[in-house]
Amino acid sequence: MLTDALLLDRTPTVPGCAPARCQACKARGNSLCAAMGDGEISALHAIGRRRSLPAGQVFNWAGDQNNHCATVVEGMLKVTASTEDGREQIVGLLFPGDFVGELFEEDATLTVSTLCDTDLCTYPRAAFERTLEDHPRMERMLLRRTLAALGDARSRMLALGRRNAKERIAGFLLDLVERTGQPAGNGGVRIAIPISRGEMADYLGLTIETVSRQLSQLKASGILAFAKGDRGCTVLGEERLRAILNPA
Amino acid sequence: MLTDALLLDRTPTVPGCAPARCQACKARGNSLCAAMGDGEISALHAIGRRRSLPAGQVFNWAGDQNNHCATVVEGMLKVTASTEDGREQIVGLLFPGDFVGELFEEDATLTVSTLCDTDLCTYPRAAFERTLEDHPRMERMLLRRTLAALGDARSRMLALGRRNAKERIAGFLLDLVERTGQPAGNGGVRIAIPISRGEMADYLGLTIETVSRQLSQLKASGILAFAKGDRGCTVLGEERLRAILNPA
DNA sequence: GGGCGGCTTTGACACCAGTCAAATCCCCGT
DNA sequence: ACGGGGATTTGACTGGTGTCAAAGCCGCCC
Repeated sequence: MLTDALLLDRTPTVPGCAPARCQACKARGNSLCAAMGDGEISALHAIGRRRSLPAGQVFNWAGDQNNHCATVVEGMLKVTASTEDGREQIVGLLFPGDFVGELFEEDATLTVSTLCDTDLCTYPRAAFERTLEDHPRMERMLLRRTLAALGDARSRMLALGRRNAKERIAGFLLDLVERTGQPAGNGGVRIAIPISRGEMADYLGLTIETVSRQLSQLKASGILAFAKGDRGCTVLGEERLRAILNPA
Repeated sequence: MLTDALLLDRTPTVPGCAPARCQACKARGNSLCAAMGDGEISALHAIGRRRSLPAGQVFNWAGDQNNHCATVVEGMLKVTASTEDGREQIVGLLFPGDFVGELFEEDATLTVSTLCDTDLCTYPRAAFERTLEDHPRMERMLLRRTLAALGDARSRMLALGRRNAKERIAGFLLDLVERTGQPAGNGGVRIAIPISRGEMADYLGLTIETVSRQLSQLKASGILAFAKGDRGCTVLGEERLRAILNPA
């Protein structure tokens, strides 16, 4: 298992000097690697292997052996939980720098798949866990990320359990504004909606139709304007969205 | 902040020998302390302070300064997220051995309160975080717990987003069977429902009335039998509950 | 350019769970 | 035993969201 990783993509490393692949990595600044010195990072590099996946590909199926984890270098993934009869809930979205995988579990309980063409730096899980033991700073970084993910999951539990459809949509759009919003000319904010209606529905615990209807209503009330031809839109009423999310 | 803890409850400690309070602690076996040797544990003991809270008391309010964390020694707590207009969602339940608190956050975003009389071993958050840095084994233990909590949160997101009322109730009862179930004479399993109908509703993202109606239906169909006088009940149809949770 | 197919929108309707209200149960103190 | 009060149960009704169905839109390939 480890051999694969060692045989492939072995950049010669000089102690104290980051491997070239890592130096050039777009995700290094905000991934687990960020906290590691050049010397430390070569330990990760030694077990890591680059992998590119096209859009819509599964990285790991729920129920399969949980042999790999990864860092997102570029692109996006979704983490999905499912009922036995096939209903789906997206329980997490992953962006560049995020860690991918369920550590310390023999079998995966969640399905991870790409939302667009995605580059990963993958590690055999067992080797990654061993590396973690030798690098407390990395472990600390992972702890912080895991705590952040837990906080996120909890705020989403509030949304799924207690907010209605319009509030969930408003909250999602405001999250996008925070993550990717760019000022647009007319005082609005330009955002890219990176997922399909169906994925929004799976993320928000709604149906496609409800998502579509709510977005249409926001458009009709002048809060949103949709761009032609892409998945972008402009938020014209950020404050009104906040008022929807937090009704009096 | 730290002074308080040091002044109070200072059991003399011999290096390499667990403090008496910790030796006798009911939670030691399955708390963060479990992985620590007697020598290490005195570091936690030095900053820890026992605290007893009656049922229904708030340990920490969302929005308040986040100055303390703790380990549950005995009893139960709930972790609650709220919308601005007062809707509530229980995002976690805490049992003996569990860790309490949001690390690395200046202000609390969640309210933690007791479900029954509860004993805690509390630590000033800053001191706890410093101790964590010096004790990688403890940090590793906390990482594992946090990952487990995240997995739990994600399976609850699936329930809140995609399961109907009956399925959520069935899942909750099966969780109780797994946690506290004792074989009952007639082939059933005896469980204690440790929370009120209102708290079940807040946990499951339902209303009190819906919870009550669903339980009544389960009783009517012979799957559940309620005990008189306490919150206990007997699960007579565990398999039928599983069938409800996972419909074909 | 035409047509196919997937994604999205819109409409009509059903139903599950929420709301409001009242009755019942039960714990507890007097 | 009696009475008060909170928790729980039950009933009647409403409404939001899901379901089913059809139409529209758009990219893409032939």
